Amino acid sequence: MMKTIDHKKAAMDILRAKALKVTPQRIALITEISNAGHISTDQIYKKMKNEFPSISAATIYKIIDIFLDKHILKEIRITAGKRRYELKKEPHAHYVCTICGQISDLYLSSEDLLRQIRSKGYSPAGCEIYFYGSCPNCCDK
Amino acid sequence: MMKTIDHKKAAMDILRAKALKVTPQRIALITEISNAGHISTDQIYKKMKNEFPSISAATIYKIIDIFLDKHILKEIRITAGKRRYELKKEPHAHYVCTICGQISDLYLSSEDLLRQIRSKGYSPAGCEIYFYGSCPNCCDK
DNA sequence: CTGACTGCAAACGTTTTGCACGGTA
DNA sequence: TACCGTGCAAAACGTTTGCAGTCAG
Repeated sequence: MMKTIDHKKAAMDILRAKALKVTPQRIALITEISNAGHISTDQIYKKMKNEFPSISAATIYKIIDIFLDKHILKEIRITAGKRRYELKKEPHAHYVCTICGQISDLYLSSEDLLRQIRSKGYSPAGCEIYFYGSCPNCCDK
Repeated sequence: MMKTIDHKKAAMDILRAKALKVTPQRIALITEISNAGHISTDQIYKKMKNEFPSISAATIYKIIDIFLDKHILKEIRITAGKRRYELKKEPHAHYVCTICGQISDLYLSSEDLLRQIRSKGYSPAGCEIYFYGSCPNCCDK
């Protein structure tokens, strides 16, 4: 119980910090993404349907757009078809298991890469790194 | 003129090497992607409309699917909305200029990254790296 | 000659838009 | 109360599919 309240409070804090209106739908969206990690729009829709049977997909897209603008969410592009989102946190790479489909966060140092690219005259503001392969779990089997 | 013939011949060689049927549409698609570098499906469609006014978008999607299967093309996911493709070549990173939109190929050594990720128990088969920022051209202005 | 490729049209899934209503600040 | 957020419906995209005619091998 306490946990649920904590999550709700955390979501409200995120919204207030960005001067956004606090609505149940927005709290729920943050909560779902926070729980699921890397979640696609239709997964979000299905999950939120449980709590808000009358919710519209349009609402979800609108909230996502606002959250992307305000840098609350980050879009991850592991597959061409489906967009996925995660709460913005420390920069990290993603490992996509091509067997079970699970996505893991990898905290790697990209200092070496940045050094290489700066020496070529580029000054990147952002970086996205995706790895593909079988994860330790799937390798064991 | 000689150049055009060379391009055409190169495209035919690619198709024959993969035991695919050689059609004018496929040759043109390879040529366009080869010329444009990183091109989106609708750009391909518009360009090919010039040469083949009656071409169907479905044909382009079908050819792209086959080429992806045969590893002639590589899909690049720099934006969520539009899919882009490039001819497959040496592994490399992409730099996307957030000002002019130009995409550059960067040949970097990712040995250091791979070492880090292997030490965590992962064995990636593939890797995609995207950088975002202003390119040297746009910085100068 | 035969199977594969193309073009067409329709279907499909996802995302966007406009409007009226309802809720937050 | 005033404005912003939501839900609904329709439209706009991008992509996929099935079919019939055509072409490359």
